[in-house]
Amino acid sequence: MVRSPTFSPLYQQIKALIMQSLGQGEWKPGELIPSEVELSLRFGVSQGTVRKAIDELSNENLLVRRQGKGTFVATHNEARAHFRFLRLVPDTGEPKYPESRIVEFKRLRLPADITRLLELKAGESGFVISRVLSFNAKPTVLDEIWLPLGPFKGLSIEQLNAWSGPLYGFFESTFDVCMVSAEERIKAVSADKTQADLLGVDQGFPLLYVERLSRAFGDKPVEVRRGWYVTDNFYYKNELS
Amino acid sequence: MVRSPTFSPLYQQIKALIMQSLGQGEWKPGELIPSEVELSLRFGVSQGTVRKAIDELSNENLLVRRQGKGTFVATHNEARAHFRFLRLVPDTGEPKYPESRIVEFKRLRLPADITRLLELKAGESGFVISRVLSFNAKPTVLDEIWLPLGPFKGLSIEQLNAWSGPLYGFFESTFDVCMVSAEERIKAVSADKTQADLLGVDQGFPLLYVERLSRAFGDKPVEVRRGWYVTDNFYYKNELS
DNA sequence: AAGTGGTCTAGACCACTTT
DNA sequence: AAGTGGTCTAGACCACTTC
Repeated sequence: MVRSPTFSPLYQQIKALIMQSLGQGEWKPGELIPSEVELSLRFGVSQGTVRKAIDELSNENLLVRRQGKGTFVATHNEARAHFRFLRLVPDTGEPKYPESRIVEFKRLRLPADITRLLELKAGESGFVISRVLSFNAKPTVLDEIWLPLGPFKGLSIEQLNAWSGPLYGFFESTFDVCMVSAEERIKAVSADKTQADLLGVDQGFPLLYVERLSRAFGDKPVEVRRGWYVTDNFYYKNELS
Repeated sequence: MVRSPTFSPLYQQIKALIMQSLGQGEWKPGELIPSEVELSLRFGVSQGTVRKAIDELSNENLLVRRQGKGTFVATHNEARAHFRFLRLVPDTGEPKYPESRIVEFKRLRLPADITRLLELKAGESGFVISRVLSFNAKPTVLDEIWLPLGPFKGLSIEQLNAWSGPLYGFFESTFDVCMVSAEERIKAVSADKTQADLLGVDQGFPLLYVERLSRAFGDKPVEVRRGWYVTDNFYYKNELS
């Protein structure tokens, strides 16, 4: 009922409040959030206004509505989320989740291009993970994953090896870092010697190069990922509208 | 007020009716459609129900709302639509619309893979257009555009050469074919001799290969496009959420 | 001033899930 | 039966555009 001094619509303010609660961990991934009626009482607005806020958060994949049950915080540890950030599809047959093999794990001072993307000060420390993803034992993706130290304090290679499933599910369960959106920049490149060896192709083989900047709640950038994809039997799928 | 026998929500039925009017050309791209109040009277439902139908169509980029003015049919002949289906962005600097040069135009019997994608009978006729897109006189994209004969009857190379701007705008103005969605399959490949010559790169140079199936109203497939992109100074941009 | 889309409310009823 | 999200309505007022 009360108009805020910012003049943004009420439902946007409610949306911001809900996002704040999500970011502060009041409701964790996979959990049930309060019902629309409860939230409308808590915020002192009508149910319809809460509804519109939740509608948008649901469209942005932050929340998931289930009729009769309630509204849940989205999680990467669910079958339905497994292909949200993995757009690689086999030319024939169904999408399948790959196996992961960690090639390298290091703590180090991050290079300048990474700190710039992650909005850190030059020279700050972090981690880099190299891994190979394989479909049916066929190496297909070489990933280089750059992380800032802060949110991932205590990350170890033992943890990584013990985890099977989406890395974003691991980040969410272990570090309360929930990936919410990402921007990808895609190019075609030639495989260098190292890449060719790890992926089992010839040097110079054309690879799909995918550079991703991922963001957590509050649009905070928390991961830079560089992927090299072998696309003779797979393709990157994108829907336009 | 009246429940249809299909049991789909009212606003979905209204949405379908509006899409039907769009598909039949009752309202053309760029035109103003009737106001929400008018539509609610016409369909015998409340304004809120019409509103929800238009909300979805607006999210799907079929309609554009403008406060105080009304709701308009989306068009490709507008600056805001120019980069909806062109995701190529320069590494540095602002997106810019390319110049197009037609390399080849032919009427022919379509190959089997094209007729299958376009859901035509084997051996049906159509057109193929080859063109090169250049940014600041630098050839960057080689496109091969396959069209069915039916919707594009009368298409000629003179028309194509006379048109500057997005091809989808031309299709919309000249043939009432409005592209509404598309699915892209992206790979990395090596340039063959022909492609290398047209794009001014060496044979074997890595190219981004983009195969697109575009659909008009009613999800009717009406174009297959194969593009080879030079990505040493450009990237394909994609947002995930 | 009149017309448009945008927001907000209150209340009714439906469909689904759980108890 | 009770609680949840999903749909639909009717009416009020706001913000923007045009006349």
